[in-house]
Amino acid sequence: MSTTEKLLDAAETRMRKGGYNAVSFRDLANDTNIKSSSVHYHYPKKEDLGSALVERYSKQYFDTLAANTKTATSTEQNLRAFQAIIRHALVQDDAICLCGLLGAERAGLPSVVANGVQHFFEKNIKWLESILSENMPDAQKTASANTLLAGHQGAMMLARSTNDNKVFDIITDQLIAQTI
Amino acid sequence: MSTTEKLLDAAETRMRKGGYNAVSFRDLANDTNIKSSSVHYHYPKKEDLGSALVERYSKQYFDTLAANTKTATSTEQNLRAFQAIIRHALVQDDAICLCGLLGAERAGLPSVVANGVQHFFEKNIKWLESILSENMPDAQKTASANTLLAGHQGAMMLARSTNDNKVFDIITDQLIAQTI
DNA sequence: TCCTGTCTATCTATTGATAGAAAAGTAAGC
DNA sequence: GCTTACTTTTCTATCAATAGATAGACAGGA
Repeated sequence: MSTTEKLLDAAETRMRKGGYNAVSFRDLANDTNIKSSSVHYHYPKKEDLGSALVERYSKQYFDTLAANTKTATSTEQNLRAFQAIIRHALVQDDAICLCGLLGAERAGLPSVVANGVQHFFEKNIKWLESILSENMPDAQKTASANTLLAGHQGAMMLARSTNDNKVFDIITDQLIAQTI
Repeated sequence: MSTTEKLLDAAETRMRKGGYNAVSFRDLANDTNIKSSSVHYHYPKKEDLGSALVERYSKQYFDTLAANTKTATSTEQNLRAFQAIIRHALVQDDAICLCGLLGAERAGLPSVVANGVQHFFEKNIKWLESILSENMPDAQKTASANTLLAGHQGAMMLARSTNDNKVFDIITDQLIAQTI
């Protein structure tokens, strides 16, 4: 694995736990067994690192979404794939969505990072609108897409806050049932 | 206004923008025109400050909720008050919920602060369950309460992330319509 | 006289960041 | 195969700024 990938892995793990300011160059250097000055070689400024991380996260997320909905033929199948991907990120990594956390911290982020987060959410909305029933009026599509996205992100936050992943399933099952 | 109140005000403003690590003793000292050592006099450790802030925030939140639902006679009236309080926090303060942000950062917080956040959300769930229709089965109450809370918190995050408060109204209107 | 609150002064640790040397790898020419 | 030249990567060493935190002096009111 390349050094940049190792750095992004370490940064993602740390950032998804404590946020943007919980990641330092020295932490990443220790995690990857190099010196902090070498981290700066790959990512001169912290916002370069943050921006690259959001880009990679977003790409992986939508690649997985595309792969896991390749054979989906209904809104419900698409939504179940959406739910499962987010659930996996919560349970497997024991952390919330990178962009969910950075979105909450938005006002304290470098603008290049904040823009990446905004783009991630806009793509999410577009995808959700695209898989909702064609019978649904556009305004209703927008509302449902936003509700599903906010609900899934909020569900992750709530599950971690109360230390109970069951609430994620309860919430997202209900959201999907209310949509289809 | 007392110094501790001024300090908590300054801390709340900063923390609700950038998170726990975006607040420093020197920032608060400058905001309140005292020295950082004097801040330590009132809150010896940062976790004391964080904990006191979450306590005050939670108290104000539930006090307002109680006051604004005093004459409410239906689930819808209660939910509209709930929605309005959160909306006010988003629009007026141009920031998301303190506990929503700290909940996202939970893994990086001192445990005393994380516990305060958890308690805040548990109280929210209990209140929401208490105002839902008595005809509703308990399991359904729990699901709806969690969905409403996660949805409102996620809606704040999404509104700030996309720089568009309209999505808050769209999401929360839909959530309430789906519940009553 | 005591208590509350603020001050000056200072400490250690950590932060993001940089300059420049050294090493490791790559490719071309002989 | 060996040497030279160049590029990429990592290193040592260091910087100024900021972090949370503490000791002890000083001021003012009860």
